Amino acid sequence: MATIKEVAKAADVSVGTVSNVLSGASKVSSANRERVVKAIRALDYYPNHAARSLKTRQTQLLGMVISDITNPYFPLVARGAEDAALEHGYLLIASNTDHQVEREKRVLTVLRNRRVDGILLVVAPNGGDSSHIKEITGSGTAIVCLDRIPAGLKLSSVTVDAIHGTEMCIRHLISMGHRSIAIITGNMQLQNAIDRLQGYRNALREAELPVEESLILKGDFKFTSGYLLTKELMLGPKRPTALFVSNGVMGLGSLKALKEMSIRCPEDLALAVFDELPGAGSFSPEVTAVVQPAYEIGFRGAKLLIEQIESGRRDEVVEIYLKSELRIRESTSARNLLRQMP
Amino acid sequence: MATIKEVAKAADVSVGTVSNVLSGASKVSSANRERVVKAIRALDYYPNHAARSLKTRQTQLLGMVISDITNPYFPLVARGAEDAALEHGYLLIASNTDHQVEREKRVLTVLRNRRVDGILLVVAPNGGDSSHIKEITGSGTAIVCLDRIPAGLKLSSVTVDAIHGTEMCIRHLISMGHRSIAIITGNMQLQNAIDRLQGYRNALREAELPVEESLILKGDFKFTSGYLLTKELMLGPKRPTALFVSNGVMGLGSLKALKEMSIRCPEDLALAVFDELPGAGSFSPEVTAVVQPAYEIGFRGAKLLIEQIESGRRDEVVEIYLKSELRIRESTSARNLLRQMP
DNA sequence: GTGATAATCTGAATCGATTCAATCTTTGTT
DNA sequence: AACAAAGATTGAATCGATTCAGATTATCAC
Repeated sequence: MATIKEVAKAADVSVGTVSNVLSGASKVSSANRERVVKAIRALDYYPNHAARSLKTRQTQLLGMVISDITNPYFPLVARGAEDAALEHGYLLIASNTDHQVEREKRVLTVLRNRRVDGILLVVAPNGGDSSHIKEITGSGTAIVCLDRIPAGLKLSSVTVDAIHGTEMCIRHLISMGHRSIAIITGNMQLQNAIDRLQGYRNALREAELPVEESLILKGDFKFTSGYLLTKELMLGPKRPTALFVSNGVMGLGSLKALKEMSIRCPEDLALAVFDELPGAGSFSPEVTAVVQPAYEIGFRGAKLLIEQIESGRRDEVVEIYLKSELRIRESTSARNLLRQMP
Repeated sequence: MATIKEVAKAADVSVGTVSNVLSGASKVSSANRERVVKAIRALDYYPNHAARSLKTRQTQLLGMVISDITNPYFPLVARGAEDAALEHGYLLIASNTDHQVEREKRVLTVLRNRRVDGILLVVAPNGGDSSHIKEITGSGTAIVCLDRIPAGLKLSSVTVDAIHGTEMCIRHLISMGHRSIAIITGNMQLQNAIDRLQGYRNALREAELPVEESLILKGDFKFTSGYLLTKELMLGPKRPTALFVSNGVMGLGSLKALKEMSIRCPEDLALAVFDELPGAGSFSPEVTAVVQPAYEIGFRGAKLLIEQIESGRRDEVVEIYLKSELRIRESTSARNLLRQMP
């Protein structure tokens, strides 16, 4: 593959001139420019990115660290981030942590060693110790957190107002006549899980309904916990009339459990979840959901990250809050109120 | 950040020696090795990847070109590929083409310019002109195709035996008593769409059933075509008793259409799809599916790609065929046979 | 102790871009 | 026509690794 020297020779100019037409800083005469362009085309020349990175200390690479692309919430986030990255000439490297800090550490180290210009990070639960993340920022790599912020660190972030979103949803359940509403929470080490529970509490308190601890089930954002906790709940002594599940995959677990127990939704139990479910609208029941603007989270996150990189303000803290939207569907429809009223 | 020179100075050895302990080729005395390791740790040194790439002409980067990560089939493929890549010290860059050749060209060019060592490619429909792909392989970048092979090119690939998978599924429908079975195909420029239709034809012929052209609807693998064609089909003069849909997202479209038209599944129409649907098992109806080993496609694909890169046999053609699996569920259950028999 | 041989170690050259001080051209003014 | 100022061009130095021919050191037999 041709090098810049060969191009320079072919166009009978210096490498400096070739570099100048490449970079667009246009202090090149049109005559020379033309000959260089022609030579580039003739030799099918493309600048070697490694050489460029070496000199400029920029890789035009972004890392994206998420828990699992297989969780239907993330593909949209990833897509948004990719689109924004590509628009600005960056490439995106995605890595999964499976919610494990150890994997997160490894992945962050790899990304740092590759000298990525910035990292989009969805933190894993880490028991309050975010030191490995701090280390990364310390080494000069820009970071923007998505969806959740790590305990004890001030970092730029794009998050959703989960408290408000959940409040809206619980209020809706209350307005439909429900008085006994359960919640399956996420991993309580994560800010977004805390927020969702907070929203739940707020809405109940606001309606002067008691918050019963037995209706608060601690999940971990994974399918199995949604499945098991729903069974536990519905086999327990106090069956609620409505259930709020703190994320999508646990919501799928809940539905599966209900199905197996032949508990009809919404007739026997109203269900609402945080996150849009995949295939919502195609299956039954259609599930009421607090929908995050997932694509936008990724897109804005990547954009913010790139801004911080290119402006050099790597450690300015910008926090972007996006709104979630309540989509009311048949899983919380009036069909089950008949049963509530004797 | 520290450089190899600084490490060498700190350990009082030459850069060559540092490089040798880094690369592990162990012709370094244990005394020196120890001092180097100590210096590396003390200086928090990590080799600069750009410099290394420049010299070795290897980036340890893999590209992955898919249509859309938002299509629920791809996250698993991506995850498999990522896992395999990471295992071998490679990083994965994913890019979406949205089924458009133009985007595919752009993305491939970017990846090539970055000198990625290899590319996992799910080709976009291209009207038979695969010259831009040929160009990439010509420039020395290894390519492994996933899921489908481009027209007129011999490339390494990991694909699923779609003909056989579809045959199994149609046979199953026939065995359930169906005699009028429709199909919504994918984009017929793509090999996998052709194969699925072929499987359909084979199974009907084998059972000596007529292949009615009016029951073959040409879709494009996208949600909307599944939705619209299902409506068209069910409003048409000849309603089939069963429908086979050639991929998952179109399947979701079909379900939505059926829902809107209050056509019950399976009572009024049996439905089977190629690809697992997201949330299968949690919703109703549970849909019979020809399930591809998506994770394995990605994993094996990346592994094969890396093998080809590292063995230097970039243009040896290896074709891996994986099997798909038929999961029979309620959407094709006997419940609807009652209506067929007068 | 000597010489031969094997095992280590060294450091200049290299990869292919960008940068910028120095040089050369062009343009404009009088 | 002469000169200054502005504009364009050049090319050596640089980024930070790897490589490998040659220098140095260690080992061993006798």
